[in-house]
Amino acid sequence: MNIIFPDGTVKEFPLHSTGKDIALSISEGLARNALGIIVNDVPYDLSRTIDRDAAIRILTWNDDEGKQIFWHSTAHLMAEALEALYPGVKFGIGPSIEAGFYYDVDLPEGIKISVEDLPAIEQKMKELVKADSMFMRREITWEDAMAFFKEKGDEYKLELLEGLKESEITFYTQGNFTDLCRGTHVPSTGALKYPKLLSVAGAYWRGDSSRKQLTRIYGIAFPKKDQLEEFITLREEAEKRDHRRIGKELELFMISPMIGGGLPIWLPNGTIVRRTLENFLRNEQVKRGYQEVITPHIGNLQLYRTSGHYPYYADSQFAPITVDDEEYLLKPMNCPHHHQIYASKPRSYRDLPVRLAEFGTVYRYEQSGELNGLSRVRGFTQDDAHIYCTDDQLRNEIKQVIEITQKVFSTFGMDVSTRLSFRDDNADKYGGDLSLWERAQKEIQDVADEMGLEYYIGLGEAAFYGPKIDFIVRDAIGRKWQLGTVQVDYVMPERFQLEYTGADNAKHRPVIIHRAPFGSMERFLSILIEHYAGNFPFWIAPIQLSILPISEEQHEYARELTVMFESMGYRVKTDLRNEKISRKVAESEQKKIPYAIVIGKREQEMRQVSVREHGVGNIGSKSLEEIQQVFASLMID
RNA sequence: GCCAAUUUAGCUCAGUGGUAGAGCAGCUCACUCGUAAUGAGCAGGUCGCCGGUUCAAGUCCGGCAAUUGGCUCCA
Repeated sequence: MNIIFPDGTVKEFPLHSTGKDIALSISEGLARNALGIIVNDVPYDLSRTIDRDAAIRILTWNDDEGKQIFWHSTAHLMAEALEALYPGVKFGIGPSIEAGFYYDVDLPEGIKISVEDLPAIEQKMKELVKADSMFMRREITWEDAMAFFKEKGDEYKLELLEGLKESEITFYTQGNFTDLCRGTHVPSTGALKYPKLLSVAGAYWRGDSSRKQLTRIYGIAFPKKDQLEEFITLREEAEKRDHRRIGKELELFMISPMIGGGLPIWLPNGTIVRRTLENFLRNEQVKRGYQEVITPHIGNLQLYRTSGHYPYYADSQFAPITVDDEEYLLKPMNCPHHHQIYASKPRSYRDLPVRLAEFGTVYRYEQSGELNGLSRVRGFTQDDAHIYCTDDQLRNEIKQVIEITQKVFSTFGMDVSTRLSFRDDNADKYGGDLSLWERAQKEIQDVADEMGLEYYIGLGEAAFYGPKIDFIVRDAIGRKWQLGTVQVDYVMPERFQLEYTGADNAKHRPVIIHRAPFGSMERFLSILIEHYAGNFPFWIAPIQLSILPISEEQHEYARELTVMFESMGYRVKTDLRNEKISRKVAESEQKKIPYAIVIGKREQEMRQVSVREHGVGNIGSKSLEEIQQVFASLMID
């Protein structure tokens, strides 16, 4: 048979050769490192025979598919260890994930696993690695498979099998452990040299909160020791960037149980950072014809009945407040308020687009287990705006809001992925006319294409009133969060009976764009803190420069410089304590202040400053004019 | 909300049933100093909250709360 390699070369192999044979024909090293083989786009075990001509690709650790095979095999390895240590354990599913794997297990009555038990399981896994058992694939009839798991009493596998009646069923066995599994697996457990179990969590069977909660164990594994060590180091580094930790160290924000979980308090330093970002966006919006408005924190419940948010989202709102027989809601979103502003006077097509912007604080009842630092909170401020425009203007307006969103992310150098969030087939989830939806989705995708955005489509991710473009970023430990969003809405204009008079003197419905480049100030700040690891650029830093006199003789010069920089609008901290200069420098560095201005006898006499850049070190002496120029160049206008 | 863990001084953390500890921060004193932490002293606690077991509880048991890692949900 002919085997076609990725580079296009064709080689003749005997019928029923295996992936291993093919790898060996190239080199022994490759055969040793190979984890699997892609045969005509289907992943095969290396030991599986190939029975006809095929295009192949050998997978190693350097391929993502190779890593998936490696981690999925490690999930089986862990399962074998669990079965040895906890006889009677039942298994749900155990897939590989982006970084590692997990297995959901149902432990025998009365047995619980916590992180403290992980080392023992890990130890057992290492023993099984040494045993170097082959992963053996076996095709089996559905009936035999059912019989096997009935005998074992594993109702989860039986349920999975119910869904596989029409498919080919395969079992994999390594050592004493047999699992229902599609594959693919590494040749033997000996390859899975450096496993590491990471955490334990509860996970509902099949993701359904009405069903039993299983124990999920997360882990990862590497072929080489230094890779595992590097992984552990990276995790430790990431923990140091955690915004909750840096937020405390730099006194940016706090959360007080006395005020309430998920209701963050902005401390003076954090307020500076947040206001600086708000002013940055405010300026950009003024340049683009936005008008800023302010609306109250609560609104009549009737407003949210009209919008359709209540009772649809009643579960995730704070309960209504009753006053004078009227019910009010802490506002879960700003849009209905803005719609009232639009509707407050007759609008002409000549007035459109109307762009109403507000840093509007909203309150949502998030489940207690979901709260997380600044990332997931119950009270947060959206950099919200609603653009009311004609159908003809829609395209340009979408373009402009994408552009302002990109401006935000590029200013901070953040990596974002872009998702077009469209509707799925479940019509109940959405409001409004299907044809309008299709038009809006097409409009969004066309603009995205036109602007050359790299995106993926998320079916079923749309809001109930329309499709969205969502901008998604990762935090320090790799979790994904949605930040900016752009949403097209044909439903609310209808519900609120919004109108404008057209050139034809007839009434028309505007279309609304909801947009928030930062998304939520709280969440954006959480990501920004981790992005910079607290080392904010000069224009954002809560304290921009410290002035550090070497001895008391320079205190007067220090005060003079303080007044000078403060009058120029810079945020200055002057350290007149009776401490050694190295101590003052150390503390300035720890507070991540971008510049330390050191002044001693020499600087005072020559009316200069010695400049130390945070994270860089001493960059030499400068005249007052020079340092002013440096600072001016670091500000964003 | 569910599963698991955690909660001790302002911060980071020791403390496995017998008189609550350390480092840093704070305060006082001395040192007047050239680019990442000068030294000495002092002060600081309802051991998350409520209840139980015990001669005795920070420690064991139960409940509650908050936080953390996940699950579910997310306009």
